[in-house]
Amino acid sequence: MPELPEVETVRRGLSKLIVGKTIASTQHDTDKSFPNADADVQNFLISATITDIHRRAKVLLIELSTGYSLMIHLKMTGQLVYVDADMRFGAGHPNDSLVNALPDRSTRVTIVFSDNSVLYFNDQRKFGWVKLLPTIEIPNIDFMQKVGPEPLEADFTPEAFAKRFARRKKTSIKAAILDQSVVAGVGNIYADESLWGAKLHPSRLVGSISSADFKALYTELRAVMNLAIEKGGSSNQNYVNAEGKKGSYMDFARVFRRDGQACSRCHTTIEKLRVAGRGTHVCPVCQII
DNA sequence: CACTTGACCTGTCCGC
DNA sequence: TGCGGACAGGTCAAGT
Repeated sequence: MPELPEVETVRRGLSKLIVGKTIASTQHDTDKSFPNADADVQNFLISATITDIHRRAKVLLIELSTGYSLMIHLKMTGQLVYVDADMRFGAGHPNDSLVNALPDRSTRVTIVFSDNSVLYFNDQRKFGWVKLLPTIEIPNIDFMQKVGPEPLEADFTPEAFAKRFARRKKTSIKAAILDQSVVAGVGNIYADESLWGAKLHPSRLVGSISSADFKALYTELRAVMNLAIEKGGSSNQNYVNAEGKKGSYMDFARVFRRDGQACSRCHTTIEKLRVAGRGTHVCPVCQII
């Protein structure tokens, strides 16, 4: 599921809900969901207090008072849902079927706080994971060394953006913008949305793109991601925020999952194709190869 | 190196 | 109604 705007939405939600709480106990289903959950859990997770929550690319970092952090990747279908003690043991929320149903068969990791509230990590497809790592080592791990710049950072310029693509001249712009080492946090939805905004065909070769077009793509990518954060992300199926609620960006999407509908710019029917191995939505007239 | 493809999983939807 | 296949927000490890 989650791309940068969804993970950022979860981060903001969790910051309000769990910072300051103390972990009382945890459970997990398989080591795949919570690898290296060995003695470190007893020593650095149980009784730890949550001090802060960060995001880098599509990864969440829950910082603990013990000098360790929980590093979490939601991949395609991961969710982090907080349930307070009243919801668990009281009447529940009448209009909230997801939260009332937790834990369910997709629950992989359960973190119980000392006030009896809970954070559930659910993941239907089991691609996601939670890892417990020393906070100081996180900047040195492979992923953090390779991942590209945050596209919404204030000091990220269109020129810096264009330069990131220098290594990927012979591939499609869609493959390149999905590459996390080029730019952080872009996934299938916001790739298609920003390429439509910039009037670039997803199959267009990187080497053929002008600096003016890179600037347009930069502007569109930032606009689309900022709008998506404002709308709480995109929920096609699985994605929910930290309170189990869906995001509404899909109401504003211009091409993603709008194949068969009219392009809002030129009224041509939007098509779906396969680019870089991913389902790809495109206006065949506006977006020039 | 850069690039492409298949694998990892479960669930749902679509056509026969 | 059942069944097979394609597909789903993302990375990885292989292969060329």
